[in-house]
Amino acid sequence: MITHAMEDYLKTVYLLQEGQEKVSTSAIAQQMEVSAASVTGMIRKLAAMGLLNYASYQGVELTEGGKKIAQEIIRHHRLLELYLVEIMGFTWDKVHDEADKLEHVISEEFEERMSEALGNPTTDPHGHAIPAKDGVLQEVAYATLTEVDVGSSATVQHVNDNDPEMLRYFDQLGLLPGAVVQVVAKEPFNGPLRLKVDQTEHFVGREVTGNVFVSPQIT
Amino acid sequence: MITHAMEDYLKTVYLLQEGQEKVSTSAIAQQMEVSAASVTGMIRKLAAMGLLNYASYQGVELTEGGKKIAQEIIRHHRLLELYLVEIMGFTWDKVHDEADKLEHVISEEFEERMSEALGNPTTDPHGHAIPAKDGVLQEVAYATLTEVDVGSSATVQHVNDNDPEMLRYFDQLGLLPGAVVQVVAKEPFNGPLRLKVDQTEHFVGREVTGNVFVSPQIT
DNA sequence: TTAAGAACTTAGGAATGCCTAAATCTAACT
DNA sequence: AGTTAGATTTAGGCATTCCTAAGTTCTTAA
Repeated sequence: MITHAMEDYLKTVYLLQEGQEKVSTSAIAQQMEVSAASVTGMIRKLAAMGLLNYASYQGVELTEGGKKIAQEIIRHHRLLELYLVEIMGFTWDKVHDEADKLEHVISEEFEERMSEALGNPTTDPHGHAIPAKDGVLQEVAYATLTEVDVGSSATVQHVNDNDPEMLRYFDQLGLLPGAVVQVVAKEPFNGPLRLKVDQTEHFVGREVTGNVFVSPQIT
Repeated sequence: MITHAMEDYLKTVYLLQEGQEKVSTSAIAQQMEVSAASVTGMIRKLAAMGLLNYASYQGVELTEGGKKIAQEIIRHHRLLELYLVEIMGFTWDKVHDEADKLEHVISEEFEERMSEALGNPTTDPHGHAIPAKDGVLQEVAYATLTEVDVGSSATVQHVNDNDPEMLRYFDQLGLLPGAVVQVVAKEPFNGPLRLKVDQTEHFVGREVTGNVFVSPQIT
């Protein structure tokens, strides 16, 4: 039997796995705010179930079976986020926590009815791709806004959704998926970036810009 | 901290308490499909938290605090059932199980947005009253259809919602909340009732009619 | 190449929530 | 009052999922 906790681990490994091959125990522990010892314990259980491959000290990799479950949960999460915003009228800063709880609990039918009500969407409110039913999620590894060269413009592709306060700040700045940003300047010593969004300039710290993922603007 | 299991116990005690003063351990165990020993263990914990009053072998009674939590969960459950039917297009036989899972997980905001979307309703799809926010639920103890005198008519007030198959049967018979039924005859030896619903006659077993609660028809 | 430090695992333990089996209590009938 | 059937509680266990502390392995840099 697969528990909610197991689903959470699989989801976390899946999302951390993007870009890398293997995911380390400590990366999982940090992401889930759990001790490394707890991660080791759970990983061994999931490996015994054939949901991931694991060799001591070598990191972890999902099997096809594990990926499938992770994708299912991520699909639930992102459909829920969009449903909460579009249909129920939630603001986008509140939907992450709600979706984290609901994602483990809804039925297949609930998932389907949400998807239909939303016109089978492909992107959630924060710009993340929604995996198709039984489909593969191929998330592109975008650069963060911090890495954009001074003078260049970029299009916001997605933003991290785990901090409600930061999401409200994004909203205020206009840093929404699809928005075009120009990096006017970067202050030294990890100072703020001077950004131009929608004709307005803002000075934004790097902790914030590191959570905004962009593609180079096609000029 | 109040867990999902505790919420389930409080809800069960609340619903069993209607009509009676005290609720027995075995009644709770039977309703929840759990051993009596487990019930005793949980009851002691809930009593220690001040959510119910309990003396060994004497049965159980919710305190005001316990009632409040139970009502909150029941409000969640019934709003969810109605939301699933009215807004998401579920059939009424499927919503009970879905609501049982979701009721422990949704936020206050989710509850409020559902209520608003439904126009602050007072009755769920099976005819049960939805407790008002922080309001008391006063469920009237209706008679079952089995108890109606031959020749009399009655109005369906609510039906039990735990058996999907029976709900589909109710649907087929037209035994929905609000419907008027006439008991044309009762076959002896716990035989079926001959019912007239919407001009059509049906022979319906007592296991079914015992799950339909009615008020006398005002003639 | 080795020794420190980081990363990881093992061991032992706590809380939750369920179980079965055994003991105890209540109530009802002789 | 004594017996007994049924209801209830106690005792002991198991699975889950987390923790801290201690030990092991890996990495890296002198």
